[in-house]
Amino acid sequence: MERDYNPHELERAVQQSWEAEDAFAVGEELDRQKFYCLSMFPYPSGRLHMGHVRNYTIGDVIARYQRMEGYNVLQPMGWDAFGLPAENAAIERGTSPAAWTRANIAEMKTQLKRLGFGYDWNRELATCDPDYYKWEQWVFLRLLKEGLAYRKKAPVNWCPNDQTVLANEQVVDGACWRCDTPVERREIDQWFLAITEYADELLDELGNLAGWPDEVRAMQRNWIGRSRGVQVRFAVAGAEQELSVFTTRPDTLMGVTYLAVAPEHPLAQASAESNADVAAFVERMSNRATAEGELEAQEKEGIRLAAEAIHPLSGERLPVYAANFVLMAYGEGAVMAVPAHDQRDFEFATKYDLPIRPVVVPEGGDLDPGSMTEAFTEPGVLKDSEAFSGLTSAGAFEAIADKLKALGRGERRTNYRLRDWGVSRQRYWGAPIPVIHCDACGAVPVPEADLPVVLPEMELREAASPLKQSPEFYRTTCPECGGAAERETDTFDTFVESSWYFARYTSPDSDAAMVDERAGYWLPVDQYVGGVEHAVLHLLYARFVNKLMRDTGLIASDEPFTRLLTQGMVLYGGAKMSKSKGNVVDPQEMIDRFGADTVRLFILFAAPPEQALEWSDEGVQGAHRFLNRLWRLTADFAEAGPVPALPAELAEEAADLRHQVHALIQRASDDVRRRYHFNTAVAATMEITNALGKQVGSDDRGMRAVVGEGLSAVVRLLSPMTPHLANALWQGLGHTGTVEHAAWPEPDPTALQRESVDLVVQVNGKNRDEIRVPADADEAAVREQALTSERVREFVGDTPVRKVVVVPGKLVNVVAK
RNA sequence: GGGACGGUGGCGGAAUUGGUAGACGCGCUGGAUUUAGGAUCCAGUACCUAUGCGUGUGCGGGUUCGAGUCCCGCCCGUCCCACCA
Repeated sequence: MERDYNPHELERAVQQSWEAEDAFAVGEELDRQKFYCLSMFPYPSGRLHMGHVRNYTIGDVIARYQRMEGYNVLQPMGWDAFGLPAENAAIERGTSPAAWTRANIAEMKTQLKRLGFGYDWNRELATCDPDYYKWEQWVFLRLLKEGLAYRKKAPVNWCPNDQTVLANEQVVDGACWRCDTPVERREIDQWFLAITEYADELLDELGNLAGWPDEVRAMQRNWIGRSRGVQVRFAVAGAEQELSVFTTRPDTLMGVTYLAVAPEHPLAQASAESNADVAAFVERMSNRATAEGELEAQEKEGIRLAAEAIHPLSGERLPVYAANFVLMAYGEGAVMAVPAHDQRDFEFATKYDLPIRPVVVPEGGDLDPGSMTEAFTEPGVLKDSEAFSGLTSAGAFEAIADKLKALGRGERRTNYRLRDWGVSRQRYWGAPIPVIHCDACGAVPVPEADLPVVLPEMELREAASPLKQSPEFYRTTCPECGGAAERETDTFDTFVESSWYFARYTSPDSDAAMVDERAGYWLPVDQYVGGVEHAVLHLLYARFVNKLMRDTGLIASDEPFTRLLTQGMVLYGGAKMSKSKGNVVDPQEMIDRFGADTVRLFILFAAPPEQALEWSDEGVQGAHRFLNRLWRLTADFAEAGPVPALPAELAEEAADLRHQVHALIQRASDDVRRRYHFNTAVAATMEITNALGKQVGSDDRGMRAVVGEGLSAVVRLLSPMTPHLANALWQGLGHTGTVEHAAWPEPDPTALQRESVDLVVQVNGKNRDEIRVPADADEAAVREQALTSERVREFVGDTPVRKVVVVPGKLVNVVAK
């Protein structure tokens, strides 16, 4: 082999051989265990950034490792190709989103190949391809039929900058998740997917996702926000309409002293028509800030409405307020206010001088409304609550719920924070929603035979969708009555495409169905890798669509991703890399300087995958130095001749080295296999290399055999991380076949055995000496030897020894005090 | 306000089940080699009032023969959610 490590030439050659052999193409082999390793596919924004490189390096290491363990490994790659940045770029450059996207895909694909990722490119897909989104349109038609997709006029989050609607999940702190523009509320006809139908399953199954980070499960649980309570209907004096509220605390019902509705609530709106003060309040509240922090700081504010509600049990007349702290979007948009037991109600009551009536008190205690400074929100025991007095909160919950039901004034109900998923986007660069609007027949599904509804390729001049000005696209005839009709010009939210791509990779060329029987072999994904920023968007939608596909009979698995690894951010100079901060490190520049292996190795070594990674120019140098050293060492070793076989007996020095090497192999394997702690696995390979380096010049046959064996192990341990270098060194060491087909190294149990071990000896918990004892020495012998140690006798002195603790293989603690 | 995760040398980080704190790397110091620089190699590198029964994992307590790790009470940081009834 060559004496000098020349990464660029080497990497090019190895990549060419992979390409020539189609080395990462896989098919279904029913007699082999499969492993499906998937990294979140990129949006083709132009060039790879360091976050991509980290994501895909982690995924590639896992895929290559599993392959060495003998699994039939699928690792595909594709493009999340629809989306707004393409439109913005197209407007700026006077081109079409399609052309811009295709150019970016070509560029980024070259970069991915340059990094040496082992993808099965035969399965590549782009979501903007009609062969892909055809099936999304198809499944949408199925959902329409089942009532799981529906259209309704709804108040929506509207981003004035992007000129489109946003799903709830896409509003961050009251602003657009993409461009940070504050969102406005609008009433628009929208298509929805009934994700709330699956809320319980999505929530309950989080408990089974043992391979997911707790963090992500907690976020999804939080987002779905299930709460059990009672819907209570209050009669309104002199009106037929009832006032419906949702409460999780029916036990506090007898403490209700007023009701409050959202400013957008019909009752408030109706009142505004006849009362100028209410109208002014409602108007002012419609512009209220929705950003976080402001909301918290916002003082409780309200206005009394003319209506009076009637307490369902006591018959008492209760004032009704429109109040800023009540949200129209949650529950019924109205609350029963119990100032004694809810902090918001308490603050409002204090401000407007409304009565505070404690009905749930601490066991054995009491509450004085006159001196309360905050609400008592704990469960307790009921008082002043007619027949319910004396019950516990839990008991009263049931008793009062039963009573309300008997009176026809309420039912138990489960409420969710999760809302149905609005998927209509008023933009061009997306998959057309396959619906035709007919004046006579209404919204009519496009017949299956007419799919796909192809998005025409167009140039863009302004933010508005050109589809709406394109009669060639929207003019059509009604599939039902044959009359003139218009196509839906809205497109799907791009999160729809990314909700099922993992399944399409299994059957990328299927033109008869969304997926075929091959999905049964590969799904679910065994390991998914991506950024934590998708914890509630993509990962929740994908779980939902997976269940839709299951219930359509397309796939069998309940969940799409068995294990999930969320990698940390890449920082530079202590901050997240971003163009605005000017602290971006371009991966391409790093590859050009050091080669792909060095970049991959540094990323893996600098931090465990789920933690933030601080980019360090010196650290990259260090990684490069290590690869250089390993290369030279292997070249020196190989130059001296072939590797001799291990003799039956090794001299002590060689045996010690072999022991050390095998112990490190064991550690590195455990780090990769069980813990995905690639940073410590790399550290172990460095330790092995350092140890071998001292003996590389030895001409002792036994020592040479140990060094040769050790180098072969290091090369295989490193091969998922630095595959090009490993490929060359493997050949340099004289192995036949490529390292990609080699087996993962296993420690030799006989090498791990020792005749004697060194134990630390402590006196009163402080290290005082070290003794060497036979590995099979019993406790009494170890104890004896420790007590006769001179250092121990010195520290113990005349103090009687109270106890001797022996931890086999580790230490002895002599307790004398 | 609720939740999750974290706080260890000059820096990134290691310590997996309560058992030698600081692996590995960076940086730094000294030396070798070199015309020089760089590269490479060797040695050292937690701290200190250092001839030590010394101190040390954010702070204060506790359990234990033994605590970075477990328990109680605080402080600080990052992320997520948030007038959710």
